[in-house]
Amino acid sequence: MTPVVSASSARPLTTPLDTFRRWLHERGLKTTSQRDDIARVFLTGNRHISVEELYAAVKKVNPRVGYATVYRTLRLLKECGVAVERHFNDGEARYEAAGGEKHGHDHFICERCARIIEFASAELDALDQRIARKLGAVISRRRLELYGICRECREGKR
Amino acid sequence: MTPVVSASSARPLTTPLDTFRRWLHERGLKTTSQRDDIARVFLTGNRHISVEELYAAVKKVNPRVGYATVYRTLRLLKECGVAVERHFNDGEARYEAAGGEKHGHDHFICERCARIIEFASAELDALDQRIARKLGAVISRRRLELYGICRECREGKR
DNA sequence: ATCGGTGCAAATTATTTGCAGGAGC
DNA sequence: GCTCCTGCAAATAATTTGCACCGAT
Repeated sequence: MTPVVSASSARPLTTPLDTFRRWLHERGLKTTSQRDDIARVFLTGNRHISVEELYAAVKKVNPRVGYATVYRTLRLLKECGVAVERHFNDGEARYEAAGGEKHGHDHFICERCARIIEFASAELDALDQRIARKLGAVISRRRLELYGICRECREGKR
Repeated sequence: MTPVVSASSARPLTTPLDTFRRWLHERGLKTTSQRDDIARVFLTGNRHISVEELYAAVKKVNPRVGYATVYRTLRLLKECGVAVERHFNDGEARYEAAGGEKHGHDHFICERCARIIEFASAELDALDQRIARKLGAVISRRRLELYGICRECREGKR
C-alpha cells in the first residue's frame, strides 16, 4: 500500500473549475453564478461532502441557490469528470473531487468516529487484474471499502 | 482467487429457516405464515433478490402479504444473520442468504448484462490485513465490487 | 431576443410507520 | 386473552422534474 502523501503545492495550469467551465461552453451550456459558486465551494470544501452539507455551505456564500440547483450542478460536475459520487453507508450520496492522485482511490470508514480515510494500494490494483483474468472479464472500475476501527479510536485518542 | 465451487449437497442439520424460527422464539416473537413464506421464498429464490422481486415471488405463493411485511421480515432475517443486505448500483437494496462459504464474499457486476458474479479471494483477505496494519486500524468487514464486462458479454455470447 | 437556467413546489422512488383489526401462544 | 403481527395507507427521506419567470450569450 502506498502512503497518502500530499503532492506539491504548485498551482496546476488547468484547475478543475476551468475544466468545468470549458466543458459547459463546449456543449452550449451557460456559466452562471450559481454553478460557479457551487463548483467553487465543492472544490474547496471537505472531501466526501453530502448534498445537504454542500447546500448549506453554498447558501452562506450565495443565498440565491435552491436545493434542485445543487443537485443539477452536481450531476454536471459528475458528467464532466470533476466530481465522483460515493455511497458509503448506503445512505445519502457523498461527492468527492476527482483526481485521486493526491488521495487514495479506496476508503476505510471508521465505524466509531465515522471518519473516512483514503488510501491507495498498488498491490490491490494488480490483484484486480489477476481476478479479472480468472473471471475472463474486463474491469472498468472497483469499489473497495473497508470498515472497522481507526487507529485514533483504538488508542483512545478520540 | 479461489474458484466458487459448490459444496456437497448433504442437507445441513440446521437450516437457515430453523435458525430464523428459533431466533424468533428466543425473543418471544411469533412464527406466522407470512414470515415463513417470505423466509422460504427468500432462501430458495435467486441470490441478490430485490425487495420488489421478493414481494412478487411471495405473492404467488401467498397473496395475503403486504409490501410492509416483506420489509419487516427482511429486517428480521438480517438481524438474525440469515440475510445480508447489499447495495450494488446504489439503487434499491438487494438481499442475499448468508453463508458465503458456497459463494464468494465479493462481487463482480457486469455493466452490460447486469449479472452479478460472486468470487472469493484469499489473496484479498491477506491484503486487507496488510492494509489494516499500515493504517493501524482493525477491519471488521469489507465491501469489494468490481464493475466491468463479463466473459459471456465480451465473447458476444449474450 | 433566444434558449438555457433557476427556484419553488409537486412528483417519484425506496422504505418506514401509525393504526385498527386479526392471529399466535 | 394478551400481545404481537399484518395490511393498508399515510409519512419520510433522498432525489428529480414541471413550469413560469429570469438571465447569459
